[in-house]
Amino acid sequence: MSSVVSLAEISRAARPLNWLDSIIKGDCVAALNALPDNSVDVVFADPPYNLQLGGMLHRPDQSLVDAVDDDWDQFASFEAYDAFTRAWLLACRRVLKPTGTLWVIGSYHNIFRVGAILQDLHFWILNDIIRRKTNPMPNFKGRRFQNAHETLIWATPNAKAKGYTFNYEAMKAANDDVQMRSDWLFPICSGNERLKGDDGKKVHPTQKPEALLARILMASTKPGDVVLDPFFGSGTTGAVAKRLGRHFVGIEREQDYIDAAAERIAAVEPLGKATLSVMTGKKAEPRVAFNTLIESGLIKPGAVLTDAKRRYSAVVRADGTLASGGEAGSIHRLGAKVQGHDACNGWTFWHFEEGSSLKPIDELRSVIRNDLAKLN
Amino acid sequence: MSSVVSLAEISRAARPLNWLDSIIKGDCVAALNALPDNSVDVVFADPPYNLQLGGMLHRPDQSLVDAVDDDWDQFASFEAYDAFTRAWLLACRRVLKPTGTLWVIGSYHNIFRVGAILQDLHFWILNDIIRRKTNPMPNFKGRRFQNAHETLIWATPNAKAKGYTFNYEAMKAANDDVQMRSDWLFPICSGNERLKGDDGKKVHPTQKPEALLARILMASTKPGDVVLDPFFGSGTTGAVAKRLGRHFVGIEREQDYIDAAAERIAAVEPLGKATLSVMTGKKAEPRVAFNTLIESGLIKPGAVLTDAKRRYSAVVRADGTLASGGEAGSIHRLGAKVQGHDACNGWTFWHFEEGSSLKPIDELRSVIRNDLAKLN
DNA sequence: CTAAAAGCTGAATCCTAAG
DNA sequence: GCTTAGGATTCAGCTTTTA
Repeated sequence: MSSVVSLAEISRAARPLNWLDSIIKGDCVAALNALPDNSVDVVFADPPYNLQLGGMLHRPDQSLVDAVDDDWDQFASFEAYDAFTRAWLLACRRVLKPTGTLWVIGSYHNIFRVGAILQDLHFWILNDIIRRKTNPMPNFKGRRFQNAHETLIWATPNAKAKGYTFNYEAMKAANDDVQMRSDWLFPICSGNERLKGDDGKKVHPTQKPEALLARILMASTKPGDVVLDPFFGSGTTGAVAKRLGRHFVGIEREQDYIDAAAERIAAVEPLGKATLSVMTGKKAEPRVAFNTLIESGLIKPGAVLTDAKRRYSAVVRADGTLASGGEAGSIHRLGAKVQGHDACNGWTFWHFEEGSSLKPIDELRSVIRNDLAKLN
Repeated sequence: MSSVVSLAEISRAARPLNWLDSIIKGDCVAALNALPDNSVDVVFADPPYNLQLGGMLHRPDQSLVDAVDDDWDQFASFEAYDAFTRAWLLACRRVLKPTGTLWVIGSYHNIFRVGAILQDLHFWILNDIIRRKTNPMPNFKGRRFQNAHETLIWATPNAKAKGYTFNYEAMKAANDDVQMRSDWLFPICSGNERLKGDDGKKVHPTQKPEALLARILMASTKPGDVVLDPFFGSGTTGAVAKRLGRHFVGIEREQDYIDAAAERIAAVEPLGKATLSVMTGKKAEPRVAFNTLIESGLIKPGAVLTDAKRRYSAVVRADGTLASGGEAGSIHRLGAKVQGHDACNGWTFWHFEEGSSLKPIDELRSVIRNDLAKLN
């Protein structure tokens, strides 16, 4: 898995070719044009934001902010940025299946232009999603509100496209049995997750957190689907797709990013089939979940939970449900089921191992709640 | 306070006219064109969202959702909506002071178009703000994420406008002493706050919560400022402006909305002056020169100052400069120089000995400022 | 050794009055 | 218009150093 393919190779080869699970080196639009029609289930795009930064910015302690001033984020004008945006969006639509959807992420610098062009091209917006950051960079000069979020747009290729994938039940179960909202909260990508070179410096200036991609793919794809990222960067989309049993295609111009992404993806261990099964609706086993803990890394998919006396055990799945003895469901339903009860508070029933002792998962929820409380 | 003025009256009258704290009946652009240049401190605009709703929507219990399908929300095309948007934005810019700012609120149906046009017209975006709703309407069909937010854009009339009002200190203090973020959480407008007619039905379909307007006005205006709302509706902007000691101007076409707004605003009791005073930071303090400390005898020529960790030291000279190792300059320049920085706040960097402890010379400046305050 | 303190950093359109 | 200089300004999370 995860080979690197040159644009020339794709163009030469008879289609279909082995471009799945590979990184295509080259210009985004040219590479897209080399791919077959209707071949991709979801596009996730993290295009340049066109930040238009002025001079240097210092923190109050006089240290210099390491700004995003790379060449790839420079555009001569809004017109140039708009033309670029139209080109890659049109190229993406051709390779998208009629039932596919497209995600774009951006900030106020570019997202309004992207959104308006999406509408002009007759894409159909399903949602705008707010990626709230728990730990954004402050506004050092006190002249604006702290810019604490980014915006995602989720759209179908046209207004009449109805067959797109949205794992509504799984999202709802993963959100304590209420439907998933349009405002999502994640930490920025830092710590061990952040790729660093031999010099200790970040490999890519804008690496996205895996938790964000995990929610996007769990919401809008099924296992085996093909996910295309036309601005692959350090390969977060590929890493999460592989882990979640989805195919990926990445397009990237810079060899340094390609090298880092290929190595990163090669190290990813895919999750097992049982962990990946996605809830399909009311016909599926009644389930609930708790995936903020999963997305935050407090509990990992595949982890085993037990009750306080270790009479029962269950495995955590990636969509935020539990599985045990052929049964699956939310923490509440499965807790009830294994005990033969009608109801159960999964938060206090299920425990995790810490050292040699067992603790209720409710303690982990408190951790999250404390974080949330700080934001309100 | 709060009279209703016809467009004809304004046009006939010699300016300046008593259009403050009144509702102007008429078309938004025509009414704006009747107002003088550079006369408004803040515009708050809640334009039609151009919702493009298809058929009727029913809840799972088959009850009908009361959608926004009013005539004023219907546009023939994106082009028509864009032309309308350009027209009112340009008209607003003319009446805005150079130091003024503009707020617009919208949803994914229209905000991307509004934002892109703002940029095309060379407005300069300061922030996009997310209004998170604690109690948004669910997605009844389970085909999308619950649309739980709206987006505001805050902008200056052009990129070079620097003198706008942002009550940073007040916002920070109101937010548990950490700077205010771009994601705001409010309940939707309901209960007693929601205006209802004699028939018990809501007066306006998109009435905004007063808490939202209060935060906007507390952040970006001073008492006595003029706030213009070109889509006045049920008059939330006017009610909050009056309560907070700001002037308002509302523009509205529909007589029913005007009547409801006028009655509502008349019932508002303004807060007292003491309640309205805005918290300010050091930026607003009178300037005190370092020389003043020497002249007043608080610091004597020849005294030795150090940084908080005694890593650097300097001698006070009679002319109000510091000297250290052959270098000399203002407290700021020399502080920067000894640290190898471009800039430095000498008031907080340099310390003097008091007993056995070190104190920043900023404390001596406070002494002077307190004396000055007694003279006023 | 642990605990506390200090240091570092993140998609940033980040000052303003006086001369 | 310009330049110059006074001096105001940061949150959370992780890592490294010091006590």
